[in-house]
Amino acid sequence: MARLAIAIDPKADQSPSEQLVQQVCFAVAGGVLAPGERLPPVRVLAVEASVNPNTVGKAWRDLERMGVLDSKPGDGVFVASGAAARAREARDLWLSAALARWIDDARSSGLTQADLERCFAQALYVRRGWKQIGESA
Amino acid sequence: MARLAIAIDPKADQSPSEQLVQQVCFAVAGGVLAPGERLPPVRVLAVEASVNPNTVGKAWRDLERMGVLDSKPGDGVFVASGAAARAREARDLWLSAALARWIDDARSSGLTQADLERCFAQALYVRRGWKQIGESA
Amino acid sequence: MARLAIAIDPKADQSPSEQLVQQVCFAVAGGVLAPGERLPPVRVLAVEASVNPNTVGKAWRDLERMGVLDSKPGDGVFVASGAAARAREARDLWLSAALARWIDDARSSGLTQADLERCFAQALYVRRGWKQIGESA
Amino acid sequence: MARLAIAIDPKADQSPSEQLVQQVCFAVAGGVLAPGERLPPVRVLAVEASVNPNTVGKAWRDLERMGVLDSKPGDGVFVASGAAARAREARDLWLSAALARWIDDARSSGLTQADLERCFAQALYVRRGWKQIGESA
DNA sequence: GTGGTCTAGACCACA
DNA sequence: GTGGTCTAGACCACG
Repeated sequence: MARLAIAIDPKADQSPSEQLVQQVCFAVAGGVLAPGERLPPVRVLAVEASVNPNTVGKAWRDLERMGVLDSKPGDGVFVASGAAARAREARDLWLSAALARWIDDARSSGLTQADLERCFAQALYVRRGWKQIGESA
Repeated sequence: MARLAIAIDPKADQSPSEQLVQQVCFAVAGGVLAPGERLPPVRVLAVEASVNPNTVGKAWRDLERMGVLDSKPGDGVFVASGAAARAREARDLWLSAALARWIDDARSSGLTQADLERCFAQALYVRRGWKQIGESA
Repeated sequence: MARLAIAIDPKADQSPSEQLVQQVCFAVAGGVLAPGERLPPVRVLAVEASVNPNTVGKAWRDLERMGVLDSKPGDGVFVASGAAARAREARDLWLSAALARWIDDARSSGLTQADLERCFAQALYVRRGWKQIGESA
Repeated sequence: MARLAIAIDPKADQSPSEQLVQQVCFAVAGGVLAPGERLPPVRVLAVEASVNPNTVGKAWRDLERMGVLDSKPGDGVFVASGAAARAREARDLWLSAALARWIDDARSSGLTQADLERCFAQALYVRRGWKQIGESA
């Protein structure tokens, strides 16, 4: 539906293929990609994301194992039926794990809960105005 | 002063040496490690963290470049003078970047600000009771 | 373009990796290595220089931090754009520092300016005939 | 005679003990230290140079092997008779080797003879006014 | 095939 | 004993 926007940072901690997996997963969880929808051809996505087609292929394979994508050889790759629920689950798991790690890291440096709340509020404030995306999970 | 506790997860996204850098940096930022303080010998820390001495050495080199550590060959490695401010700066940068990424990821999945606040509040609640650590930065 | 010739002396004062850094830096500064150009694979250069691949990798990392090289994992390592100016700067710094040290050493031994000039002229004379290299920086 | 001034850079390419050897050698070659003259006690020199006494001891040992110093156990360390000539020889060898290396490095970067002469002249100019040391070799 | 990182073990020079 | 560097060999993930 809405355009799938992929952005890969080749020198992030996460490997490119993992970034792809996560981004597609989040898109499906958020309804940006609906079940049954066809994904762009591997080669197209590869140039868009400045990534090797093999890397896209690997991500597709991983997502198929997760039950988020459904590859129909000779036809294309589609969002699997029932993918939304699975993707939401994976996304929520990922988000809480990441947040937990973040909090633990901050804690290890002696920051108080108030420090963290201030930090969070500021980060939200800086990114305010994006509410219009809608679709709560 | 306070005991330096290093824990390395060899299969995390961050590489072991990066984890070391971050943990020492956070410890210095939080005052757990004070400027002038001597760190445990490389080989000792290596066995404690179950990593190779070379890996510790690499982290130390990076931290020395950041101005957080000061290595005196044949003597030991020490927290650099003025390290606290630099470490706090690096830590705050790291924390806001990580949080920004987290928020952007959540946003890309269509979560609302309210969703995020709920998620954050719950994560804090689950980890409540740790504020006795004190020492705000 | 011109062939990159690396020669490492394992028992010089400079460590092998530092020699690598300097030689590549000088080659880029002199235009022997042009921005965008691909360097030989690490393992190839390692055997050419009779050095361990890790040692080459270390030098490459340092040069990347200097903005002279640009490493693209899985692809290769390239001379960074804008590397020429940075390399020239580093080279000139290195050359004047080395010459300053040399002069100060000679001075500490009571040599006169005339002595130094004689010494310099003779050294140039012994190495005369190499100006056909051309290409002033 | 003139005060022996020792300055050690712990992170130079040359190791501290080699720097000591060279500086004493140059001092003897320049007549700052005359044959028969007694050197300061090891511990004194060690604190002056911010170096471990062992390091000074090693340098003394090397200089004794070179015939520049003469250690009289229980009495002290003295400049050996005939040391001046030997020291001058070593110094001249060292100076020409260092200059040769410098020229070759510059050459590898495509600098012309004129470039080098300009660089040398400038370096001398910056350090002008030190001629009063006298004592040509 | 390519670079990146880690493990393992050795050697050096300083403290 | 202490850090620094190198050699050697393995594994990973991308191209």
